[in-house]
Amino acid sequence: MKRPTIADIARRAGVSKGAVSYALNGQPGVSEATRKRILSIAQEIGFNANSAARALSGARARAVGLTLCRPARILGIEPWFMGLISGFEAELGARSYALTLQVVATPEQEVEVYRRWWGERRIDGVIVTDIREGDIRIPVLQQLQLPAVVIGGPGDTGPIAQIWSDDAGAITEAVRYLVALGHHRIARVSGNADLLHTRNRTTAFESVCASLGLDHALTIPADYTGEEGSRATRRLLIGGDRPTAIIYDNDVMAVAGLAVAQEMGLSVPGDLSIVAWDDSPLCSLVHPPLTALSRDISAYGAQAARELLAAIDGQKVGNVEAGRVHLTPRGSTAPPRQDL
Amino acid sequence: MKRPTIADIARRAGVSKGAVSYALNGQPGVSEATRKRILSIAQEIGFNANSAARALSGARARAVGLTLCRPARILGIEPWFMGLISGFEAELGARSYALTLQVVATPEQEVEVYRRWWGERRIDGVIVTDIREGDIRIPVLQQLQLPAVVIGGPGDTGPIAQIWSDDAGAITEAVRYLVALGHHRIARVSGNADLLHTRNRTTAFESVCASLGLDHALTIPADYTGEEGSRATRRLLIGGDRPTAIIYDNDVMAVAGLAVAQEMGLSVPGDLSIVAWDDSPLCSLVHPPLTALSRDISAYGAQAARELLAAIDGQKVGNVEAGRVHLTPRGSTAPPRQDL
DNA sequence: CCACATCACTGAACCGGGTAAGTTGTGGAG
DNA sequence: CTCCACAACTTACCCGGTTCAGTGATGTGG
Repeated sequence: MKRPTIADIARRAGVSKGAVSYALNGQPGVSEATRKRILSIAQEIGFNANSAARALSGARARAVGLTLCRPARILGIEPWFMGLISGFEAELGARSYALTLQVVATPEQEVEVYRRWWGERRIDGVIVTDIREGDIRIPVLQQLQLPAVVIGGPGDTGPIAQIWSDDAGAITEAVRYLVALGHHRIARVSGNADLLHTRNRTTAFESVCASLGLDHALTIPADYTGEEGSRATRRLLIGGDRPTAIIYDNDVMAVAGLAVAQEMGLSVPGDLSIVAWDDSPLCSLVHPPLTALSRDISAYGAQAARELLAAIDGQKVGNVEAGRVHLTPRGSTAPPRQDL
Repeated sequence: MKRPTIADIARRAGVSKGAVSYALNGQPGVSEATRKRILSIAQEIGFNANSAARALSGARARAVGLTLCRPARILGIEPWFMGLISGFEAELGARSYALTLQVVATPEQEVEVYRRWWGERRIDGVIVTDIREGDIRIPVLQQLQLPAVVIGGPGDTGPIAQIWSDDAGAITEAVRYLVALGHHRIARVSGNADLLHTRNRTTAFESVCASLGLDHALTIPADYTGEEGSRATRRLLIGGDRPTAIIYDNDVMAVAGLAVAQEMGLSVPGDLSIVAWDDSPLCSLVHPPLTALSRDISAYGAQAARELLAAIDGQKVGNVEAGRVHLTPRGSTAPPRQDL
């Protein structure tokens, strides 16, 4: 069953290939009557333009790329990426762009994938996540002149578009809230320390704690996995001067922390308050449900996709702040018990 | 910065385009010396064959498609899909096939996407998940002659390759284990009732319970989300003759069930044993860690990708059983208390 | 009534690889 | 010395859209 081409349409309509191309693309150069006839034939025989042929002449692949550089076991459980992907899709689907995905192990591999994709003209642009201080991908993207949008930051990405959320404001809000509840000893379990947004959060956390006169502003570095989250929590809760509240950099570590508290016989929120970053269904799933810093991840992804499509279209795009992060109080935070 | 083509290589090597093509593809027709020279020039200028041009002549897009038909909020939290995707990647990456993704809302939209992708020659085959009884996608795939692999089942997919895991055996093992611990009242909270593997599991569950003389083999239908998991669990635990053990069709609902038990003041595993399906990090994250029916999802995905690539290569592929599912006992299962 | 613009289209080149068919040049057999 | 086989190429066309430079027909203003 051969798939139909514009030549087939041209033959049936009794016109040339060129006329069919004009008609299908809404270009001037054909009469309304002919255009209608061509469109109805295309409809009838189920015509879809060969994307390869189109890309070959038009130089647009109508696809964007995304690499995921996290171990499989954390990718699976982190709602973040899938939320982001759904957001992309909403925009890309509407413009019938495809999303091409690749899971990689290292930033070096990501660079390789970018080079290959771009060299193959497989994609028109990429969405870059998990950026680091002095990320090796940035200069490569610039050198290749590959349209891109960086998610995360804010940080220095040169001329490359960037979209970020106000993590500093969010963590400030969370700390203020805990202090208002009466907490003095607040700790934080962070994600990978080399990621830019982790650094931004750490800096902001330390500065707000200092400004509020809290001297126990300890950040324990972890890596977003449940195991590390448990380990860090145990370390915090074993100590003599243990915190009465912990802020986690993602929901997975927060859930792990809750389990550790339960396992150690501490009640949440009685003995320990917990705040999760990135509100996902996971936070409402456990008992007690977790207070979280919420943002609309899907909308974040959609906005990133829009920026990227604009960049591909050659429009000037810059540094955009995504929708606000806000605190969603649930059952895992309360005033600390008096004797603590 | 124009991206290099074989014509550039040909010019620099002083040969024709044809010779370059033969050299790069390992075809006979060029001397070893020339081949080496051409390859080193290609290396030097960072040549990557334009995938569009290649697809246009060779008729292979070197990409496969995957549609995800679940609401975004469940996609994010379900480790299953990401596990599967990582598995695909392992195989696809090695053969430098790309994975193209689309999130859709309905099976009808999935069909549309298949038609478009195939019409556009954007992909060489698709991986089909979440099949239903009398799935509308199967006849369309056959009609389009689009190479495909169906994940899930076993069921009737006609000539289309299928890969499935022995869900019936797994649930039998879980029930036998619970009975051996002393449980008599075992319930199950299932995923979407219209999915084929849900039906297979339900049938197997009922049959093993009947054969072991358990008369309380109740399956409550849910939809894999935490909310439905909680709802179903509450319904089960409110009743007078409440079960002493519940088997959940996924990990998310199992975690939600655990939270409901805690919220109702029941101890797990003392008052209630819990078994989750699909062991993911989530199961080890909570307290107590959940006994689960484990399978290597990544390996499952990798095998599916291999089958699909074989089907694309025109090889005959059939009905394959994936690696075994096995029970991983953890802290959420124990003998029921004597008075229950 | 003619010059000129406009419309609706045709024909052909082009994108960048793949590949069948044709063309050299070389060496060995007869 | 000639003929032939074969390696090592070159040439030319194919894939299926896009696009630009024509072309003939029609309309229009002076």
